[in-house]
Amino acid sequence: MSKTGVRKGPRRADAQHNHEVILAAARAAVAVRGDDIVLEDIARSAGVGIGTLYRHFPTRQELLEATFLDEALELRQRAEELKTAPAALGALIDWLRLQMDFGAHGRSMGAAVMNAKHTEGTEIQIACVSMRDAGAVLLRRAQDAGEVRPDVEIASLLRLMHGIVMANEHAPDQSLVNPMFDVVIAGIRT
Amino acid sequence: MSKTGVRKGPRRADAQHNHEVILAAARAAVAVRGDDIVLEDIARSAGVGIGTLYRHFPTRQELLEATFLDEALELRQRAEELKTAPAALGALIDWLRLQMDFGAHGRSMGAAVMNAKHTEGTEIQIACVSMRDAGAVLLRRAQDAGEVRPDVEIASLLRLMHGIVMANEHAPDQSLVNPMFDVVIAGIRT
DNA sequence: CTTGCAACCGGAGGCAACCTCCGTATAGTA
DNA sequence: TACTATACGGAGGTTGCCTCCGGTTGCAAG
Repeated sequence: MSKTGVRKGPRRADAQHNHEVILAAARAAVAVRGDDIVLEDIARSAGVGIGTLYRHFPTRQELLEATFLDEALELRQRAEELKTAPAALGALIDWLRLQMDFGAHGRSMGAAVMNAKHTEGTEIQIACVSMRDAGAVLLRRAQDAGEVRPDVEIASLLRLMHGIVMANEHAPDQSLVNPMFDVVIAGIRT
Repeated sequence: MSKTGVRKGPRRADAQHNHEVILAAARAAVAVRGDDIVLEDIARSAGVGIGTLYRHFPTRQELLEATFLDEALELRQRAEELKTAPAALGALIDWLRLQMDFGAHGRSMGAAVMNAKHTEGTEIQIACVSMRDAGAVLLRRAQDAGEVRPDVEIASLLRLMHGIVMANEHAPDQSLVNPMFDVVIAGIRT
């Protein structure tokens, strides 16, 4: 029931160290190649064996999620900061754009993470939920200010950002990203 | 310069037959499993060797595109029909929804196809362009009727449909599809 | 410092899917 | 019928995912 597969408690020093090194290597790789990273490459560039990588991150999915965790936390943080921005709608728009930028930078990393049916209580699941909740506050504020239609939901909005990133991910030109974003923004305005 | 890899001209009868059988098997598989079909399964279910499959469709991509070709043609056809529908905006909306339905049914088949940088003159490329052009007429008509903002482009719209499908593809629930679509429609209205 | 063992390491190897190569078979023609 | 361009098909090379288990080592107790 609580076998999460990866321990977070006190570990042997070498294990702790390897965990960090692997994660760093994974982040670097994801930043370049997106979610089609090659796990053996990461192990090699981290200077550990493939077996070690798999002990720390039993699944490709878990490794990707771990690299995404920081981003989720930062997006939550940004939302907190934007809560007090003068323009309610402007704050929401800025934050939604951040969603895309993060997603675009890490390629479809979000894809692997956001669509996964995370088991309740997972670290990544908690992070995603709290990020989304923070965004919901921004949305609500813009709605209360009468700038955004009241029937729009945060989940739809996030998934739309996600969709824009995905749809443009392998496209030769990125020139449609802004027009697509603009359509969505126009669509939530009152 | 004209080596397209797959001949379409006169072929031996057995080759012609195999081509059709493979394509039929591929279509059936794609309808079920989306774009993560297993080529050897398709060869087997078509009753041919894997080598034969690869001779007819040298690349996974080409096989997927071939299965998508029909849909592209049909979507073009539908656009032609809708040109004379009484409600200009309604016609556009109906057609955009068809885009999603086709994409959703064939899973992200569209993904593999629409984002690929097709070399000029490919059969699939021609089909995509003419489908898009037919949609552009619907869009223009709605714009001329003053129902859709004049600065919206058909390419953005298609890619948004594509993004909605992709973003929901592996999601456990499909309940966000309609809200997302509605936001986009609201976003193109005047 | 030494010892003992639980925790950890690492890579050989199994598996699955993609794709290629080439010896064999055959449709179509003279 | 005989000949050959065309086509067939599967063995096998390659890559990437993941597992298994013999060897190694941090570290705590004596």
